[in-house]
Amino acid sequence: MIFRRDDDGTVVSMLASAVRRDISFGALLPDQKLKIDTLRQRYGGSNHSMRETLRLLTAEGLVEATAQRGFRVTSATEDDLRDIALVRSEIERVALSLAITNGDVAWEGRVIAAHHALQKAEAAVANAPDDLLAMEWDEACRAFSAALTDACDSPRLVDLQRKFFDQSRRYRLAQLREGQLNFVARKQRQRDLLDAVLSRNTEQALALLQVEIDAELRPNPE
Amino acid sequence: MIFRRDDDGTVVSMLASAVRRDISFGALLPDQKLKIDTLRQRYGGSNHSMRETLRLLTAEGLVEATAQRGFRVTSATEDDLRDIALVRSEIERVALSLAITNGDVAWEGRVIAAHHALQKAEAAVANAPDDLLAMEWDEACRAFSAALTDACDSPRLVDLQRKFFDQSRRYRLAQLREGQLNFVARKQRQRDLLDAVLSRNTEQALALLQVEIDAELRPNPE
DNA sequence: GATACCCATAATATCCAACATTATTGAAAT
DNA sequence: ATTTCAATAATGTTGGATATTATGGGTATC
Repeated sequence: MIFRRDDDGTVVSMLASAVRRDISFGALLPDQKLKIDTLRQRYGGSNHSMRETLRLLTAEGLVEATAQRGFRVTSATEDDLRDIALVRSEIERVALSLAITNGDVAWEGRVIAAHHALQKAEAAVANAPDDLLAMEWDEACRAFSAALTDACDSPRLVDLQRKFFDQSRRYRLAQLREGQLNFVARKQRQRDLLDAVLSRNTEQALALLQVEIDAELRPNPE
Repeated sequence: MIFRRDDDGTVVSMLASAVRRDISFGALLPDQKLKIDTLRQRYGGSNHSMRETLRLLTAEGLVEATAQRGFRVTSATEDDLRDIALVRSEIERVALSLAITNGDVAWEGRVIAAHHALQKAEAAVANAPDDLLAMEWDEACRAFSAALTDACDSPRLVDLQRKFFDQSRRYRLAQLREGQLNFVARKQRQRDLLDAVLSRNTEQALALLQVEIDAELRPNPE
């Protein structure tokens, strides 16, 4: 399994991973009603565990809760997409800027490693986009983005980066499925971004990051 | 009650409000263990309701959860304070910048009204700082800050603004209790900020906002 | 034919009680 | 003093039960 990130062994964590994955991959559609009993038949767990899970995902922004009316998958309109792109862009800009200031050599190493893994994953998924490769590719994207920002020395910024990346997953994977990704252009952009970061050119790095997020999340890219 | 913000009538919402208030006002101290049964005796509710409440507050950053080891009040070190101030500053800068671009006359009215209410509350709490006035003052601070940013047209930025303001509550109220607030300087800063916003001077407004948050959250202000 | 009202049904929110699993504590043995 | 191990406490999880609230459909009224 790829989505093992916060499986700390508890039932709620595992349920959350499963539901999160199914929302990201579109098995659970936007605005779909999430009835507790129905979900229990699918994923297991008690009614309370499932409630707790949905509340957790609500906090992450993947699920919406209305009092007395239960839970539903967060809708995914173009406005939502724009909003997520905006917040992600601002969060990652701040974090990357700080990381370039604070990051040491070990950080550079992590960035290079993540970039390398991402390149491999991109090449693989460009060839044969099956579900397993898509998951690994997505995880490589997340890892690269996280590596860029994790030297910012702000636990709350790191947390926000993760949270909003999770929210953007659905859109990115949908683009992959629909073949809307230009892998050649992506490779160049990632290379440029890496170079700017390693040469500690903050201004250029921020500009490239902005371009990257725009391209990744705008409806009509490249 | 002041903290009625998200009392939608459900038990969990009311529990959350109560615990949130007690954390903000220091009745529950940083790093204090939050045992489910103990909390139930104090606030009522079933074990599940209390668990759900704590999970909710965990998402808000006021409570920390560790698997198999329960919940505790989020610690409040100087590093945390700096981190919260950093994130709040960045979030509100972006939101205010957008609000100044997008805001209409009705927004200006809301900002003026919130500023007016804040002035009253500041004067009252400067005279006689009892707990009730402190709550009203704190709420006026929140309302002013929220009014400044609520025309940014980004639901997620608004949400983040609220969330990080909540996290900064404890520090602000502690400063009030310890008499570390310079109300004369605050009044001037708020006035300047209001003027910059109303005259749509984005650059100056952002600078003043930065000063305001720094002064409010730095350990040794003015 | 459309609207308002009411009831049966379904779903949610909550609670109580119990059990399994995991931490913590404190005493005994080395 | 340190380690080991059992007793205790706390957490995580489950099942079932109940009150409250939404939902859908039918009937009466205009």
